[in-house]
Amino acid sequence: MSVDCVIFGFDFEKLKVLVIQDEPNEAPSKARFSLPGDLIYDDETLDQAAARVLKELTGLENIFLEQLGAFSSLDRLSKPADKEWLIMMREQPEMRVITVAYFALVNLNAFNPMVAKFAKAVSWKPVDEIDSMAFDHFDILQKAHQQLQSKLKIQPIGFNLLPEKFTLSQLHKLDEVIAGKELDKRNFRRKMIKLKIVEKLDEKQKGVPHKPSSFYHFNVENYQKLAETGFDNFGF
Amino acid sequence: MSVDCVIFGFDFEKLKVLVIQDEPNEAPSKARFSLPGDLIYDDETLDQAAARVLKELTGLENIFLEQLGAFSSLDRLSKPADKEWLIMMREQPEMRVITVAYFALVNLNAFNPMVAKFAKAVSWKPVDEIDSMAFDHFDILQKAHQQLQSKLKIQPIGFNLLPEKFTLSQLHKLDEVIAGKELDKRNFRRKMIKLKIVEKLDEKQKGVPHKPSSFYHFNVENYQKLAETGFDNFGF
DNA sequence: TAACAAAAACGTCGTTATGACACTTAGATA
DNA sequence: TATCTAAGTGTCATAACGACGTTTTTGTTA
Repeated sequence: MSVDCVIFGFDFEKLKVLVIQDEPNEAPSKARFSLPGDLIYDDETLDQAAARVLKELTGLENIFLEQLGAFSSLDRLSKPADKEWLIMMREQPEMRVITVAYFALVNLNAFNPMVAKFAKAVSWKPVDEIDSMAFDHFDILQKAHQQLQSKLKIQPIGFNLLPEKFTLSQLHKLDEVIAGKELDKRNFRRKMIKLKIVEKLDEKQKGVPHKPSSFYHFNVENYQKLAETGFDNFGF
Repeated sequence: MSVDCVIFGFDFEKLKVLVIQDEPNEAPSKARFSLPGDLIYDDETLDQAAARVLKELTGLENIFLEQLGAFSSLDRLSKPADKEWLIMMREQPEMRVITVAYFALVNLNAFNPMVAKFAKAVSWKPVDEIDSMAFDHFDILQKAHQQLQSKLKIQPIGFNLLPEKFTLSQLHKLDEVIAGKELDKRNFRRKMIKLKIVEKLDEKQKGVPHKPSSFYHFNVENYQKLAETGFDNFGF
C-alpha cells in the first residue's frame, strides 16, 4: 500500500507539477520522473502517510491534500524500468502495491524545492510537457488534471496556487490555464467581483512598463459561505 | 485490502441503500447492518473486486460501480462487535485492512434481493433511517450520500435509479429526495425538457385515480453530448 | 520631452436562464 | 353526477450570460 502526491503549482505562465527525477545524474534524455510517493506505515492513515511522505521527499508541509482515488492495475509496476527500480529500492520488489493518490494546489513562488537536500531530485515541470512517467504515475497525473478541470467548472479554485496578493490578470490567466481555453477578460472580472471572493487592495504593481494592475486578496469568509450553498450555478 | 459497495435504490418514495444483516436470526433490536464488501484477491483490480464481491453477496451484476475513495482510519475495525465478527470470520482478524468504497445507482424495482440464497441477509433500507452500521460503514454511507448530492448539483443523475419508463413526477420526486429539498414542479419539468435528456412516450399510466401521467424515457445520446461539455450551468 | 508600447480597466446590449407563483385537466371512485 | 387526486401547463420580473472595443496608466525609447 502506498501513497502518491500530485502537487500543482502555477508560475503565472503554466500549470506545473512537482516531480522527482529518480536518477538526477542520468543524462536528461534518459530522465525518469515520478510523483512523490512511498509505502505507508502500518500505524498511520492514508492522509497521514501522504503528508509525511510529501514532507520527507520535498520538504513541503501544512498543505491541504485531497484524496484523488486508488489505483490498482495489475501491471502498474511492471514496466522494465520500474521493475529495475523496485529491485534496487524495495525489500519486496515483487509485492503487489496498490496506491492511493492525493493532490494539492500550492503557491509555487512560496515554495522553492531547489534548496538543500532536495535540490537535485525535486522540480516543477509543466503539466503539458509531460507525456510519460514512472509506474502508473502518468495515469495518476492525468486523473488529477481532469479532477482539477472538473472542479474549476463547479467552483472557483486555484487561490492556493497564487500568492497572498495577486492581480486579477494573474487569476484570469490561471483559470484559463486550468480550463484550457480562453475566458473573456471582462466577463471573468465581473464574475469574480460579483461573487465577492476577491477584494481590491490599495496597492499596485510597480515597475511594469504598462498600466500597473491592482492587487487583490482572497476573501475566505465569503468563499466559505458560497461553498456551503454549493456555488449554485457557478461555471464558465 | 477490501472493497465495500454502497448501492442506492429508489422506490418512488425514499432513497434506499442495499445492506446486509450480519446475523439474520438475531432479534431485530440487535441487528447489525453492513455494506456488501470483502477482502480483495491478489490478482484482481479494485474495480474487479468490487464487482465480484457485490455479485457474490447480492447477486447484482453488470452495474456501473464508481470509486468513492479509500478509508483508512486506524480504528475502523475496532468496535467490540466488529472485533468479535472478525475473529469469527477472518483468518487474520487482527490484520490492518484499508477499504476502498464504491457506489452505484440501480433500479430497485428491477432487482429484488429477496430471493434465493440472499433472502435473509440482503435488504433495502431507507438511507434516512440508518444511524449506525458495522465497522466504518456508516461513515462510508454518509460520504456516498454526500457524493450523490454533490453530483446532482452538477449534472442530472439518477436515471439509473428509475425504470426504463418513468414519469416526470417520479423523476421530480427522486431529485427532491436526493437533493433533500423541494424543487418547483414547473421549473423542474421545464429544465428537463429543455435539456432534451428525457423524451415523452405515447404511453400513459393506467388505473390511477387521477389524471394519468405520461411515461418518458431517458435519452442517452443527448445526455452524453451534454456530459462532454460538462453540463455548463446545470443546477438547481 | 514627446511619441510609443503594453497591459489594465471598464460598460453595454441582446439573449437566455432563473425562481416565484395558481389554475385547469383527466381519470377513477363514490 | 359530484368529488377527489395528482398531472400538466404559462407568465413575469429579475439575474446571469456571452460577445464585443476603447480608454487609461505606466515605463521605455527616440
